[in-house]
Amino acid sequence: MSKEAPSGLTLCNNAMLRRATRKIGQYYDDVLAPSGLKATQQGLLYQIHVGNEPAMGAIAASLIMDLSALGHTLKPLIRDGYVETFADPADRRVKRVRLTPQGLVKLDEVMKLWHVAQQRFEAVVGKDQAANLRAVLDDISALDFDMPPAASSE
Amino acid sequence: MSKEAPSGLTLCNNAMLRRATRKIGQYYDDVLAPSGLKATQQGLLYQIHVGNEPAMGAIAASLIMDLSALGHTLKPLIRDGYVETFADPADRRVKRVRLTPQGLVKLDEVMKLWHVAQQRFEAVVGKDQAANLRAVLDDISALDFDMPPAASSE
DNA sequence: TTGATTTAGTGGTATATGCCACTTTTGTGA
DNA sequence: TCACAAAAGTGGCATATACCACTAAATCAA
Repeated sequence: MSKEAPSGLTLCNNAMLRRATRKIGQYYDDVLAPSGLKATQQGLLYQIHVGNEPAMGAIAASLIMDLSALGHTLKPLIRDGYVETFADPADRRVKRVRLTPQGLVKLDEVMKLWHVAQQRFEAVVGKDQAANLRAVLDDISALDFDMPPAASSE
Repeated sequence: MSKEAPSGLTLCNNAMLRRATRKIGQYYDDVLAPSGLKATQQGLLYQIHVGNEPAMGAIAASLIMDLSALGHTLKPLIRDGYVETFADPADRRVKRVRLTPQGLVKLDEVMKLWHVAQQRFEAVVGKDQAANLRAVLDDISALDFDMPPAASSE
């Protein structure tokens, strides 16, 4: 090797993933900024919208997100009147989520900005490259890293 | 090409990136758990270690992380005695960072676990696929999404 | 030398996310 | 039916991460 990696950083799958996520997240956030929403919030609103009054657990599962994390993330959106929740009549443990009319309007607004961000991203990265990236990410998101606890003695 | 949204979610580069990061982050965190460190902290310790008493700004830049975010992230590591900072004698604005002896020991410990996580990841994903993923992530991390304020129509 | 500007960090505030303990509902088996 | 286990969320706490306003130090300009 003629060059030494400035840091072994590029060797860690997790670190690279995080770094790229920060980078892209900042970019999408930037573009969505005029809406007052973060990219995470836009994604969440969208997810709720396409779901059929999804239960919290269902949303968390599809986003591979901790249920409690979802609850926390939802709070600002509820506070701002974009989202509301209600107990499933058939099972009171289940809490379902839906957009408010105001939330629908906001989603519409932010999706326009999202399209801009998305298009510009694909213009820079290349449509194929982007599609390929998403496919790979989807793959690894679906993987099972089930493992015997490292040094557990049982 | 305007049809039904597949999973919807799988179309957004940012959302997919985040989702995969949550997934992989949880996996690496799991494996590193016995050390008491999160994967982000392991990465940060490593970064500090391989750098030559790097300045905060240098670390932030190489991790594509906000400087203030780095400062916040560093606090638990300083509190726990793994890392210490000192002003650059040549430029007092600059704060440099280094591992303490205790931090070195801890890094050694956590890196062993990291190797386990990394190897298992590559075993599941495939070495080539993993390397390719990292390369793509490195690429997009280096991109310039310079955006002309939404002026030109599209 | 002095005042304006730039550079490097800090602190506050807010969202993003995870884990754990705990509560409420359901579902189950004796 | 009743005690117990399982399922779905909530709240608290901790870290991750960003932006903004502000401070301190170094630079530049006149």
